[in-house]
Formats: sequence, structure tokens, C-alpha cells
Amino acid sequence: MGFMKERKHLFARSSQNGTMEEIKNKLRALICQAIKKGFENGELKQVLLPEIELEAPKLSAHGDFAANIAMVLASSQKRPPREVAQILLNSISDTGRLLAKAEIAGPGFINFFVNNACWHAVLKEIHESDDIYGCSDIGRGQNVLIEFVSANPTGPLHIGHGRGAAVGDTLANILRASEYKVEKEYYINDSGRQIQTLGLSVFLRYRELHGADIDFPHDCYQGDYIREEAQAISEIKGRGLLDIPAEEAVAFCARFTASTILNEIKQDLTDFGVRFDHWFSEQGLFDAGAVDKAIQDLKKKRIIYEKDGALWFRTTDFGDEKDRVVVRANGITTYFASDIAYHDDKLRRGFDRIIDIWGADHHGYIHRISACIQATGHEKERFKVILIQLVNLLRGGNPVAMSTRAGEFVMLRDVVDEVGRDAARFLFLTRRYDSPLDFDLEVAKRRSNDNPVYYVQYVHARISSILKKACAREAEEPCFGDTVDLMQLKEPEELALIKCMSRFPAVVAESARLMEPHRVPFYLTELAATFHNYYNKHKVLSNDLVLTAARLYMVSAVRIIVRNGLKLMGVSAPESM
RNA sequence: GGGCGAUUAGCUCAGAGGAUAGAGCACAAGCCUCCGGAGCUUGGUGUCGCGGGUUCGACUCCCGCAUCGCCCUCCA
Repeated sequence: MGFMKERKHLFARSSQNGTMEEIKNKLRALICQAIKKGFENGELKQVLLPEIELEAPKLSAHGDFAANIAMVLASSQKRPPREVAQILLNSISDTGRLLAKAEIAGPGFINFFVNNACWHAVLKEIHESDDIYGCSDIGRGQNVLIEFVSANPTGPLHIGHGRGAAVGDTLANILRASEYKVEKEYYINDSGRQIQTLGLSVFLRYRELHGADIDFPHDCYQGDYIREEAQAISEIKGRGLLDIPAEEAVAFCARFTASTILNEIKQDLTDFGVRFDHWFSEQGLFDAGAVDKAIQDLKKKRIIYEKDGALWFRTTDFGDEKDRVVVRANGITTYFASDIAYHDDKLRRGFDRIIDIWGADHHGYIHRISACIQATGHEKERFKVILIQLVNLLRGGNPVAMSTRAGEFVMLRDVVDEVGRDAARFLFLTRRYDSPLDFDLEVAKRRSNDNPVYYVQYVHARISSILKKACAREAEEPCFGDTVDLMQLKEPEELALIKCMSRFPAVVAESARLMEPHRVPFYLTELAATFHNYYNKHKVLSNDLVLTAARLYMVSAVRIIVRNGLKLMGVSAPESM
């Protein structure tokens, strides 16, 4: 989906919200006229005009759109809903011949059945919009910064980071498609104690490598990669680090290793299809004096105070349960200190909204950051946190042991190597982010219905194959001009498919508004099912060339949506599988 | 003890004011003279955790309770 491309022809259209919205607006106008007519001829008591809601009913027997207006009006009219509905129905004048049928049903719904031609217009819209079908303007150009992954450069990315990466990247795509201006940022915790510990861990392994008898502390990093880093340093420096003061040696190991690991993280993310606009260094904040300045400013405001030799932030003023330490008694700043400066910096860069994506175990941090955002003079509404629940890695239903202590965690790279990037990205998005995710490696590799990624991609490959075959039949080169007779499309399965297609822009817009990327894969799975159902019942290619042209026009529209939807998710849309 | 999240079919999960609450898996039975069977069709199961409230109408919103998970460091 070409989110960043020129969108002139879309703006030129009467609506940016898709054909379905246009149909709804026309229906609203009809209803509105009917109500006013009722007011004028005295059949209805004059009341304030309520919002006219239209929904797409689940059951096709309930029409294409249902209005609850009669039930809403019933109480103020002091008449039964169905009676009100009847009055409205009598007053509706469908001059544009939009409706095939309208009827009263259930407790007082008015169900509208629109003409097939309305739905056929959806196909034209899809073809005209092509790779921007699904885009909307609901973001109105707002600037948004999404910070995600932001794993410490003390070890490789694990599978949990993968979920964060998939959600963050997809959310960014969805927002961009909805006319938000989005920048993606990775915050590098390249300062402080954990980097120090990293250096120490590597240095100890280095000494071990050179024959020293070491006692490897429990709180040092345990993974095998620490030994590999020590080996790498050894190859460059030989025994050189043994001859300089230990402090310098540790500092060297810290710098060297953090930078190596960060490069590996960048490579992993690149291979996972995630590209950041900014890599923001925590150390950079210290170097620029931003952390000190933030602390001094808040001291002046008496939001930061001294107690027991430490500096505390009065987060309780902002609803936190206790105050938090910013600078410890030993003079070392906590993460919180740089986070104050960091979030202040983000907002000063002029973003309307900043979004942080964190693991759910950090939820206790929300109050703190919200407090410092307010304390530094920003509105807390500009800040939003998305908490992502944990990933449980399984293999054939059995949990894969993941112990941080023993350094046995499953790396994102290994998972991607085993199941593929498409499957990994898709599966990470098949749960709401606030629901824990069981990620089963065997299921991820399986090519069946419990693995939705292939189910959806298969649609793309299948349609591609049909189009290829159609081109090969020289007599009927598919021409998608105005010559296509869309009235040919009247089978129930065809209309169901087109209606499903018409929902895509609303799905993307809703997904952007609620910041819920999972809506896209769920929709695509439904579209795929609707398509397969159609495909198994009707042949696209036949001797009826007029019908064939119309059907080709339709299925290639399906292909456009599948491609656009997968693109949002960073998943490929293969021509063949 | 406090905070956050969750609780929907046997399992994994969608649904966030509307009508008879859905999908996949699993189970059973069918569909290839056919454009890709990595597919389709047909079968049924739910006190939507419990109890109140709001309203024309609640799985959905509000309050209380129960259970589960995570968090409650001068940790990162």
C-alpha cells in the first residue's frame, strides 16, 4: 500500500472514506428527509434530530444496512418503535433509486436493501485507488512518534521483542495509511549499570579465556554470546586487556560489546522487515546535559526533592502510589532520570502524540512517565502506552524452556530462520496485544487452516494464477476499462464478496483509531474465507466472455485488497507458492 | 495489602450498545470430467466468571465480588 505516495486522485474523489460510507451517507439523507417530512405534516412530534446510525447487520436477511432510528425516537415520540418506523418508511422518497427494498423488522429496525449497482461501484473504487485502497484521512496529518522494541544492547532480541516489533511496525503502517505522519524510534539504553555489567561479564570471560580462574557472578549475563564477544575481543586485542587497569578493560569491553550487539539487533530487525527512522541514544542525553538540566528544572519546581541522600521525584502528586528515586544515594541516576529527559525531548520535537510500546510487565511505569510528562509541562493526553502481553513459545503444544537466568532464551533470529518472516509477523498479530500469545513453532510451519498466513497468501497466489491463465487465453486479454459489464455480477456469493471488500477501508481506519493492528489479519482471514467460498462455487474463467471479464475484474480487486492488507502487516503477497 | 490486565463453545481466540453471540482447531459426513485441494460444504455445543445498576435494548457501559496472570527495588 503506497501510504507515502501521492494521493491526489483520492482527494479528488467525493469521499475519502470509501464507497460504503457514500452509500451510508445517502441513506442517512433519505432518513433525514423522511423525519423532516414527518415533522412538517404533523405525523411526528418535533424533537431534536438524533444522530442517524446505520450498521451492517450480521445476517444478510436483515439487509445491507439497518437503522435503529425508530427505536431511538420511540420514547420522545411516545409511540411504539415499529409505528414510528412505519411512518418513516412511508415518508421515504427514494428519488435516486438507491433501494431495492426497505422493511421493518424485529423490535423496530428499518432494514435497507440497496441495489446491486451500489455494490458494483465498490469494485471501480478499488481499481481506481489500487495500492491506496484502504487509506483514509482520519489522522488529519497529525504527527506521531512510535517508540518500540528499545531492547537493551546487552543481548540479542528474543521472541517477545519480535511481537513488539511486529505490532509497532504494523501500527506505524496502519497509521501512515490513515494520514498520520509517523516516525519510528528505537531508544538505546547504552548507559548505566547494565552496560557496566555487560562489560564486566565479557571481561571476566575474556580473562577466563586467557587462563584465569574466575568466579562468574550470578548477576552477570550468562548467555553463550558473552563468550563469543570475549573471543572476538581476544582476536583483536590478544592478551592486551590484561595489562591495563581493570576499570579501563571493563569499559572497553562494554563499549565494544554494546556496539556489536546493537549492530546485530539492527540486522535482526532489518531481516524482520522493520526499519526505524531514529536510533536514539540514552548516552546522548547525558552527553548533551539533558538529564542534568531536567533534574535541575524539576528541583526548582520542587517536584524533585532530597531525602536520605537520594533525589526523589514527587510522582505521588500525579497519582502514583509512592515517590520514585531519580538519583540514588551513591550518585548514580536511575533509568527514570533519563526517561524524564527523553520523554520531554520527544514532546519538544513537536509530535502531537507519542506512543510507547512496552512489555506488559512494565505497566507500573505508566504512572511515572505520565507524571514526568505533566511535570515537564506537557498534556498527558499526548502520551499513550501500548502494553504487549507475553509470548509463550511452544513446540507441538509443549512449552519451550526459556530461562533468563541460564541464558536460555529463544532468539527472534532463530524463530524467523525456522518458521519464516511472513509466518512470524502474521502470527504475532493474530491476538489483541493485551492478550497473551501462544506461539507454537510447529503450527507456524504448518500449511493448513490453523496457520492463517498461508490461508491468506493462498488467495493472492490463486488469483494471480487465474489472471495469468486469463492472459494466456489470447482471445480474451482481460481489459478492465469501462467496458466491463458489472451487472453480470449477481450471484449471492459475488455480492457477499463485494460487500466484504467494501469494509476494508473502515477496518483500516478503525484499526488506526483504536491502534489495534490485529483487526487487519482478522479481516483478511475473513475475506479469504469469503473468496474461497465463492471460488469453489463459481468459475471465473468460462466461455461467456462478458461474464468472465466481470469476474476477472472482481477477483483482481480481491487481490488488490489482500496485497494491501499484507503490506500493512509487512507480509509478502506471493504470486505463487 | 495495592495496582494493571484478563475471564466468551471441549481447546485457541474474535466481537466493545442492537435482532438468533461468531471463526479456527478438534470430532463426523461429503465435494477433484473443475480456473492451484495450502481449498470448499454440511453437522452442535454456550447461565458470554458471579451479583447488582444504567436503557427501549448489555457479552459490550458503571459498581461490587470471585478466579487467574503480571507488577509493586535507592532493579533494569
